[in-house]
Amino acid sequence: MEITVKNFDIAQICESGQCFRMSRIEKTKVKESDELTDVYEIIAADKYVTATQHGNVVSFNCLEEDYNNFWKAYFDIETDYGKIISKIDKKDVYLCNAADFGNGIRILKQDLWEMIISFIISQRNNIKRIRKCIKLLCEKYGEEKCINGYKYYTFPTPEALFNANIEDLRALGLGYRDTYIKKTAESIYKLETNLSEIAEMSYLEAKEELLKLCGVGEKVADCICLFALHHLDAFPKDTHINKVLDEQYKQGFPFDKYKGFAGILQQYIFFYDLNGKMNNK
DNA sequence: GGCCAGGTTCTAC
DNA sequence: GTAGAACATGGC
Repeated sequence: MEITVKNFDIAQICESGQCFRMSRIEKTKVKESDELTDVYEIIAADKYVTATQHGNVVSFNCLEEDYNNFWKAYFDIETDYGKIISKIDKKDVYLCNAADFGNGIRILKQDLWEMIISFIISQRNNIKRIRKCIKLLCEKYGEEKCINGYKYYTFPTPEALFNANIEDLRALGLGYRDTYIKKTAESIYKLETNLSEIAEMSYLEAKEELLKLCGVGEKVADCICLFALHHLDAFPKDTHINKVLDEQYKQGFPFDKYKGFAGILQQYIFFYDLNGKMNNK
């Protein structure tokens, strides 16, 4: 399944820190080209696909039906990110540079439950280890599957993590977050927190509800709202963002100018601060 | 080998 | 409501 799309860069999305089960797995030779092309795998909840990209052409190794029913929305293909970038105040040089640097990033529509657990793990942690923890969690408590010759593990269900014993969780290297995970899995498995209701709520209602979960504070709740529920007003403030707000926006970030899409700008800033080479300060 | 990582909880005012 | 300590672990 092949699509043509602007403002889409699979490598940038992979390195953007919003998804932890997307990775470059191999290089392959495409028929009409001599050069080697990176192949990415994307695992989302219980789904799996591989993809390659040449310029604006992205090839998903799946049926058109799977693309239309799932991956199209997952990658937010129908949103015009170029239009959003064009709304940035041209006088804000830092933000323009950040958006230009990450102009292929998409805000993914990921699974709510998976984002809750993933961002609980993310706190006081580095991205490499976050990925590793989630991988181990899936291998131990998820279901093994195989598609097109690729083996993968689904994300564990709330039930599976509720039933996990704490020593086994600790053995995965989750650190002190293991008890947060177990408590949160319990609350969701027992429907004390109802995810399908949260999915229907407004940003602020959803955030308030997510904050009741153990291990979910302001920042993690905002990440969940942004990366699972696609509430684009969510603006997670982590160490990188706070540093940039301190250095570049001493009078405060102009949220009023960017109502309805500040979360996308947050992601450009985050990615720029994380991976940009020109941030010589 | 010490510092840091996409923070949150717990406790004490 | 807010300040400060405690929290597990590995990557660099």
